[in-house]
Amino acid sequence: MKNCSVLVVEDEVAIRDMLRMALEIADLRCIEADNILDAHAIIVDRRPDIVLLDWMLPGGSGIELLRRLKRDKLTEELPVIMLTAKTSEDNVIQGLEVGADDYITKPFAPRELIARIRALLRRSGAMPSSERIEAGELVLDMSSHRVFIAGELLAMGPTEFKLLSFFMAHPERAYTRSQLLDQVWGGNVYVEERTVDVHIRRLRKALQNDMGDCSHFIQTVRGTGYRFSPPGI
Amino acid sequence: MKNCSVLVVEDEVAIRDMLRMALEIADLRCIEADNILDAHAIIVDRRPDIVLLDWMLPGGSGIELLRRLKRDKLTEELPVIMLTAKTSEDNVIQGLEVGADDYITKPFAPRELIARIRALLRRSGAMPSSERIEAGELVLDMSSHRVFIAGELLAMGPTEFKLLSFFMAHPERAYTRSQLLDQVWGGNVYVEERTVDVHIRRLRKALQNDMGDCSHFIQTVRGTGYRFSPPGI
DNA sequence: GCGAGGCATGACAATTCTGTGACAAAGTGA
DNA sequence: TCACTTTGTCACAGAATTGTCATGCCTCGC
Repeated sequence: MKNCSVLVVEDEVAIRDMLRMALEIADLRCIEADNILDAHAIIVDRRPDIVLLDWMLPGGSGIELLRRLKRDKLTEELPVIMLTAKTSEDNVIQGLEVGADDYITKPFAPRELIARIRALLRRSGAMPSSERIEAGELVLDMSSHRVFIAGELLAMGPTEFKLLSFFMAHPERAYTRSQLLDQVWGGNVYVEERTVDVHIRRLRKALQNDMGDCSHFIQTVRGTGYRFSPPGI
Repeated sequence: MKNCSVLVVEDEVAIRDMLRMALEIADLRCIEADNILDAHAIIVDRRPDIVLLDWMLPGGSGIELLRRLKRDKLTEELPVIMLTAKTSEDNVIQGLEVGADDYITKPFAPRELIARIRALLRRSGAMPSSERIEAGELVLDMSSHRVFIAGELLAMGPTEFKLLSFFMAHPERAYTRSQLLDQVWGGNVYVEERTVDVHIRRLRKALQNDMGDCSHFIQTVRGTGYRFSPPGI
């Protein structure tokens, strides 16, 4: 896993020891605090990737810290897992409402905790870059249905977009015209195989602009069909 | 709460009934499926905001569905909560590893479930964390139900407002007419897809006044639908 | 070097898709 | 009830896309 840091806010030494060990095994960096003031300073200062927060702490509860983080608009980015002995349904709901992303009750299973940390890191880290395929200067964004070369938007028709999506999802592999018709046009249409050539031509033309030329990514395989082969592999 | 849709994948009718009621109270739209094939089709087609997934289902386990979603790169955006009677630590870990964001064991407390759904929607970005969304000169205020360009109030109908809210909460992403009908009109209405075009037209017209013109924020994605894309990204 | 087949290219008409104004039905509030 | 707003549908025009074809270039085998 990436170099992720976990802030553990917990005053019981035994639990901190246990967590430190579990996090080390999971290849996560552990930062520790035993009160909410230190915790707040660390969050502002060192920006951990995730926080494990006990409810009952000396000098102020974890819920207070959550409220303060929420007020400072820090929770939107920062995932928080409550890890506490307060097990009542009302407690759980309160914790989640105030801004926690998950709520685990003590005693807890270390491996499950790690799995939940990973799930949350995945969710919070995976958000910005979602369905993007990149090939050199060429970037295709499925969700927004757009293609860029070096950040500049390209214009192309729906069929060209579908064709390029298919190619970029299956690079370095030659496809016959018939296979492309199946995959891109859908199996139940009757069109000439030569039609593929024309759309390849249009796609190649679309892959050129002032910022660069990616038209050579699409290579002709004589006697067979075409292949998408970006440089640098 | 915003107009969020929850896909419930569960074969026990009693639990589905209970969930339907709980979701209705929480102001969440409920879509139901009792097998993984239907569930997959619904996810691809109607793009629910979150999925509640049982483990044991007729015709294939929930874990299989998760694996398939992961392979299709759909889980990165789609939050999934496992909701199952399989309570062992290994099950929990397996579920989370395969891509679930949370794991709740039956029997469960409905209010806690709702709180966890809300926490996850908040994290995944489906729910705007603030009551106020801004995009360039354009400002939408959820609580007062008003829209401004450069401080000047815009006039628009309820449907246009809902459409704009949805777009502003999900910028930079192309939606089909069918998805917009699901998300903005609500799943259970029958209206022509072209109706969306007309409301897009009305919304675009409403987004112009003396102070500025934001109508170009709404872009046509030919062959697909529309996308909200404010400048400056 | 020379055909023959395979591919690239530009043009074009048919088709499909979207923008737009109009209109009647349904809903709202006084 | 009446004026007014909102909503869904339709028809038409304009624009973009698509499939096909004719032509010319390129490559390969001989």
